Amino acid sequence: MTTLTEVAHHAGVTPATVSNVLRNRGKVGAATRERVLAAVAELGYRPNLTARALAEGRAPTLALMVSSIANPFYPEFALEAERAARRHGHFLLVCNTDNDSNVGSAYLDRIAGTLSQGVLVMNADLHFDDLLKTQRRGASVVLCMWEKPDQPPGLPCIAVDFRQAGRLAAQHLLDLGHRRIGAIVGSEPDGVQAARYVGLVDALRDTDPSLIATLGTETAYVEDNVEGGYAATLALLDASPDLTAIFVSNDFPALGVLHAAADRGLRVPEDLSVIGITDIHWARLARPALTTVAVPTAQAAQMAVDLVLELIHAPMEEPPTRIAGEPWLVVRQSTGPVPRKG
Amino acid sequence: MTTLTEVAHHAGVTPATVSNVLRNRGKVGAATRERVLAAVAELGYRPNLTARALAEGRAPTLALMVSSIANPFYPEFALEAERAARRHGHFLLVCNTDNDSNVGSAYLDRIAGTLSQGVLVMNADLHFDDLLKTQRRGASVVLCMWEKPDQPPGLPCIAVDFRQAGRLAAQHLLDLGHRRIGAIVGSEPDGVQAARYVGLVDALRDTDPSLIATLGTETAYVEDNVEGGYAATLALLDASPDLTAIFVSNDFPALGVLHAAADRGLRVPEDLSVIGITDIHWARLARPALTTVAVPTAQAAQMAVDLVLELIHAPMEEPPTRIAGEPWLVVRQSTGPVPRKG
DNA sequence: CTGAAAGCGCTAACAC
DNA sequence: GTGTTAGCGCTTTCAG
Repeated sequence: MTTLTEVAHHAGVTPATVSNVLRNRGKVGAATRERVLAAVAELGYRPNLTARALAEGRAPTLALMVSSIANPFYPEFALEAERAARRHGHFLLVCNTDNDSNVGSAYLDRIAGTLSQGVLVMNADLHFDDLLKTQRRGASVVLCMWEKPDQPPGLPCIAVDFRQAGRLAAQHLLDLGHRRIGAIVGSEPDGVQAARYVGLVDALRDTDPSLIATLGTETAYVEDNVEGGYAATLALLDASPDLTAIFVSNDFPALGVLHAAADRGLRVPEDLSVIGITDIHWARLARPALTTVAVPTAQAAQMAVDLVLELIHAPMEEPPTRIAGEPWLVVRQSTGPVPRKG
Repeated sequence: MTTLTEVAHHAGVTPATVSNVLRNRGKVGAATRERVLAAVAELGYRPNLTARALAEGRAPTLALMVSSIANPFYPEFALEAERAARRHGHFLLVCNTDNDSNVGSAYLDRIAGTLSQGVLVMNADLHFDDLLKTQRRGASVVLCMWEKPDQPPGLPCIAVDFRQAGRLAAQHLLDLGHRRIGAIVGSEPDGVQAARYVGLVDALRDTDPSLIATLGTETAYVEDNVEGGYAATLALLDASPDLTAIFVSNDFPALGVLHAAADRGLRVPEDLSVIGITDIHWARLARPALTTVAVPTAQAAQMAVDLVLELIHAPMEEPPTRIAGEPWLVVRQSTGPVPRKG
């Protein structure tokens, strides 16, 4: 590992000058610059980022906390976050909490403030207290794809209007004539995906308030995965066989709905319409391709990286909430007009 | 940010002693240890990992280079790698090369040897030269899930016997009576997935060498994605309508095969059997659930992390090649007996 | 058992 | 323009 000092010797200058050349700081004569650059090339010198980080008091890394990178949505976000970080000369540390808040705390404890100045937080199982503590220790924390733009959590966040996403999804179903709509929510009633459900209620109320009456009994709160959607669909269909559409708060469980429908011998969308939210990659790969409400993931990732870097650079008094672009409907094959009464 | 020195003052000792307490090095009296620990707790001290890394000459991070974390296979590997790294007190830097070898080179240039001592390399678009150069600069490089255990690349690697995986997949088809087998390979003929195809040829030869004659014309080399598999299937079926099974070198394109079959009105497995290789998560979620040959991804990830850490600790003369466990057949719904003529 | 001191490789004032 | 001088916060001999 050749060091700055070695390069300096080789070029017959001092370390400071080499540093200046490499970072385009201060004034350096053209001739010396040449010599330094030549020495750098000849020795194959690469700056030691750890030493630089220590001297500068900040490391060029961002930490991304997710509950499990195996959940298909996270990689899509991580990909964009990594690109954005890379554009800014930063590296991305991926921290899986493995759905365990202790792991999350431990990560925050170890990384924040030293190895990484900025922390991007997805729905990882983290206690708010830990995040605030992390902040106090000097790290910049940004919540990513916060689901409630209207309820800033007191922490900087990039919000996405998932309530609006829910509204759009429901409206699409209503526009197709559906009135017997079941709902599957991939979280607890007060959990992260609750706002999406509120959007459904909004749309129902706008169209025909009486539709809300039975909704409660035709709503299932499940784990945010394929199995959750599958089981809930079977139960919903058993209880209310006349449902013509299912609103699913997330694409992943929506895949389970598709499977359940197939196993029940129901054709989608002829017998049953299904709509999800998020538009993860495989939504277009499902059979039938899933109609869904897309959400600005890439944009949110970029905004999150931008914000955390701004925060590192210049802390702000009020924790800012920024809203990523609006969700939009993506019509594919899993939704169709309400079946005619047979 | 409270520092070691502050803790030392607070406890009435010197930094060296605090360091000894925290790392259980040297001898420290029980009483002083108590006082130090108390000071640490009271001040909420956390060691600065950057400073430690600089002093120790190595950072607690591992870099994972992948072409795109969005490819569904990588997250599965990354998840396990992150867990293994975490167990060893290391962090995982995820480096997307975005299918661009320049990005890969740049990453290696910046990270290796300074921010991260160890580099795990998946099929990222990297030049071998860059890896060797990286190694020479003092980083430990490990190739992950190297596809040809019998051809060590001169770089440390964790190999998986994909040729055997190909053989198992083919044998399963042969056992079901299939003789008209098409093949779809997710790489160039000499590309990364070639060994899997060799496994197919092995099995064919063992069963009936004459089967190999037409194989060449019934093999498609495609991009390793759904679209690749889809298009290839259509072409293959057009050229050879009597195919009763398709061997696909990877699960991702196999999904495309399933779609193409459906669009052609072929039932899987009644009319056409399809088998993939890898057993990525969605293989079980496909409709019909994909029969495939599973590969020891989790084990490979762990072994890779172990190896790279060993290498960091004690460089070895001969680049070791270690073989992760054997692939195994996972029978699901996409394969069945050869259809009866007529 | 504990303290003093040097140094990891780089940056950043400030002198010359 | 370029060199000098201090550190950044921690680890690690080596004394005491």
